[in-house]
Amino acid sequence: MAGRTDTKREILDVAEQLWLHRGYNGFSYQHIAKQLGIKSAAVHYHYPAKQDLGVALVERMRRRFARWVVRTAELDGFWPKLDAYIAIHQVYLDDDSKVCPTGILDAEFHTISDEMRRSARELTREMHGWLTTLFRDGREKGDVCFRGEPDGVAAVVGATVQGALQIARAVGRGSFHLTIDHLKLQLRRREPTVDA
Amino acid sequence: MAGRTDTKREILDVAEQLWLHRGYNGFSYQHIAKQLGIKSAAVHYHYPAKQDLGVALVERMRRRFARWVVRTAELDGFWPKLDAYIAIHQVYLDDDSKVCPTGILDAEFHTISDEMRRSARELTREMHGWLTTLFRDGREKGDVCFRGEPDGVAAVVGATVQGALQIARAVGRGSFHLTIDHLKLQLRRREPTVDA
DNA sequence: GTCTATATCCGGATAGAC
DNA sequence: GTCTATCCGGATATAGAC
Repeated sequence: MAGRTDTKREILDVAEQLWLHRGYNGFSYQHIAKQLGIKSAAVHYHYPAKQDLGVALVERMRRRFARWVVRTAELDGFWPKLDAYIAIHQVYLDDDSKVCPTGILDAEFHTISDEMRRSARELTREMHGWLTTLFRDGREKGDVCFRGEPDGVAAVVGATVQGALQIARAVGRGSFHLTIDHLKLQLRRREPTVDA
Repeated sequence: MAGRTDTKREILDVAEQLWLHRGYNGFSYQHIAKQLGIKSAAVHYHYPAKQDLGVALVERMRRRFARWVVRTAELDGFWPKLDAYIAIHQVYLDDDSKVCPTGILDAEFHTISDEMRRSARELTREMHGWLTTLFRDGREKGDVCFRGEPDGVAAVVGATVQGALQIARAVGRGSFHLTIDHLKLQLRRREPTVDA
């Protein structure tokens, strides 16, 4: 009805909203069904067990990130790329105060299936790998300044963005922007002048 | 039996372990009762509703942090204090890969009671306030070097530690240490020499 | 303060009709 | 592919005995 041609995909879309908003243990097939105007048994037809749905959610995130990486390759230089990475998260924040996939996966890590955990681990590694390359290239070109190794700063940035997104839920969105602004400030190329 | 003199406190202790390990929506009164060798009805006697228990958990964390602040005041200088802050989180990591209270509260924020949310907000502000003072004083004494405002760097550090703790669940403890090492590296006092 | 017993509800899941 | 009907188990919670 109403032109539904791909229920399976719509289920995934609704589930994703609920997932990033309330967590994996915070939504049920009933929630999904109600939003789509179908019965929960219909959801089970497409995803027999909830963990099937869970794995599908994470796997789709991985594919989406992989496509994003390809698109983002066309951006020129360190800062536009870092901004693009941050923008992904900014969208979550603005979309009803959601958190990023890894943020929710990590928090509920000990309650999800092995397969979801494996996917979560892969997604985390893929994101960290991208950031590492970003910092390695950025340093080579002199666009960014940092001490230590690229994978170390990449870990800092990844953790900061994930953490900032969550903390903004408790204390407000301003907190996210404050955090991101200062994160970028610490990474700015060092000017020849001495700072305070 | 076995010398239990304060069941209410023991309940809180067990609940805290479960909470930081599996999340608020990831444990039940049955789990608590089984671990203590009592029935879930007995747990309800001490904490009638689960949200009473939830609020008690967060409030105790706030009191604990307040006491920690007093104790830590005796530490001398910026770095020992920052290390003490990190050590709190290191303990969570080593204790069966738990996360910090705010990390789990933020992730499940949209599923908890108003009162838990209020407490969570207060705890977050208290921790951020402490970090802000730390950076303000540290800068004045020249122990630490950063651009921007103390509350901004405090936000970065708070978010980084929280995020790093979570990410370590997915990819291993080494990730936490890598992150912390590089976080501290970026904050080191700037030497007169030029760096790469 | 803890127990047994019970009530209620909900989430996950399946069978079989349409 | 979606429905109705149903089952099971678990989680929250209360009443009343001990």
